[in-house]
Amino acid sequence: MDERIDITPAEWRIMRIVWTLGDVTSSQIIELIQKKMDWKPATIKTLIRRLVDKGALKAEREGRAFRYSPLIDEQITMNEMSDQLFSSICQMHAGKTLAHVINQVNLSKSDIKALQKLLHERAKTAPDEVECDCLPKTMKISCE
Amino acid sequence: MDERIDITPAEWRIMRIVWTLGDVTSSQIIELIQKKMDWKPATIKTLIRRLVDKGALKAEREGRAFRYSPLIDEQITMNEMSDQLFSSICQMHAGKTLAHVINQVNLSKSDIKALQKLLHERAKTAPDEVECDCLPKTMKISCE
DNA sequence: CTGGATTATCTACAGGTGTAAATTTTAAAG
DNA sequence: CTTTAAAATTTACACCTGTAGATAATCCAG
Repeated sequence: MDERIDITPAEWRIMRIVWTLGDVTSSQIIELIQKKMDWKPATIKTLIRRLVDKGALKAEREGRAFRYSPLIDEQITMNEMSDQLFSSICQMHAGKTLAHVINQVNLSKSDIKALQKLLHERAKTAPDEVECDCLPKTMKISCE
Repeated sequence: MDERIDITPAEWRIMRIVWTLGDVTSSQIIELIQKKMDWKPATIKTLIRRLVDKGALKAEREGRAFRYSPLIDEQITMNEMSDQLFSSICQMHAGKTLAHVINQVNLSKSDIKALQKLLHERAKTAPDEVECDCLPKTMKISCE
């Protein structure tokens, strides 16, 4: 359907605020962002405009200002980002990388429970090993 | 120690080949890359040079050509990439995102076992829930 | 209605990235 | 040694990104 919207790191900052609040004006965004980032208002406006342009934000006029709200879903967008990452690395190393991530992020008890369930299910059909996919298939060799 | 080397998606393609083979000439890289990507030799040379410039590859003259090998570690680099991703998303959603990733990637039995062990350990001290960290702390609100 | 204040839009610009042609260097072959 | 094929280096260029000043539009207060 819609043409894969790419959110840059700086834009991501904006999106997080809009996703969290659901509905904001640029001055709110500016105020919140400036508590963490040393960005000038004009900078933030530019980012907002680019997000509107690329269809990530909806802008509805309200008085002299606009009210911005997300047009794309947060979880879906995050999933797409992570797909991009994991599809660009060697699949043989995905497991190790996931382990690293698990060590880094905060997880709640229920998050953990969900992941455990997934893995339990997955274990039933998992292969003994995953091959390196960094070279063209005609010359796949053992990697590392 | 070393100043955080950033590898772009196109460069990543090159790195995977060098990591896998350990030691290659540009013509080998060109040949392998061209089986998957429609890139001109000059393009690939540019990417290689940029990687050498930024300290990701070592180049040792050998006859009229160079022999390239990695100066940075694959797993470490992948870890850094994923840290970048997960530190830019809302930590409250990290668990869901991880679940998505687990569903997408190939995992071997031993990968799964390792992840299960990690999670098991983690469960002991995990909080009941993880808060949204998208807004400045002074005004943290429930997110979603 | 008129001037501020507020907000949005336009313009800018350097550095990064994908992509590659043109040119130079260099080793190997005759 | 000279030609030439292979490889490297230089130059190019458009688009993306981070960053922001300058300018214009608009609403509210007087």
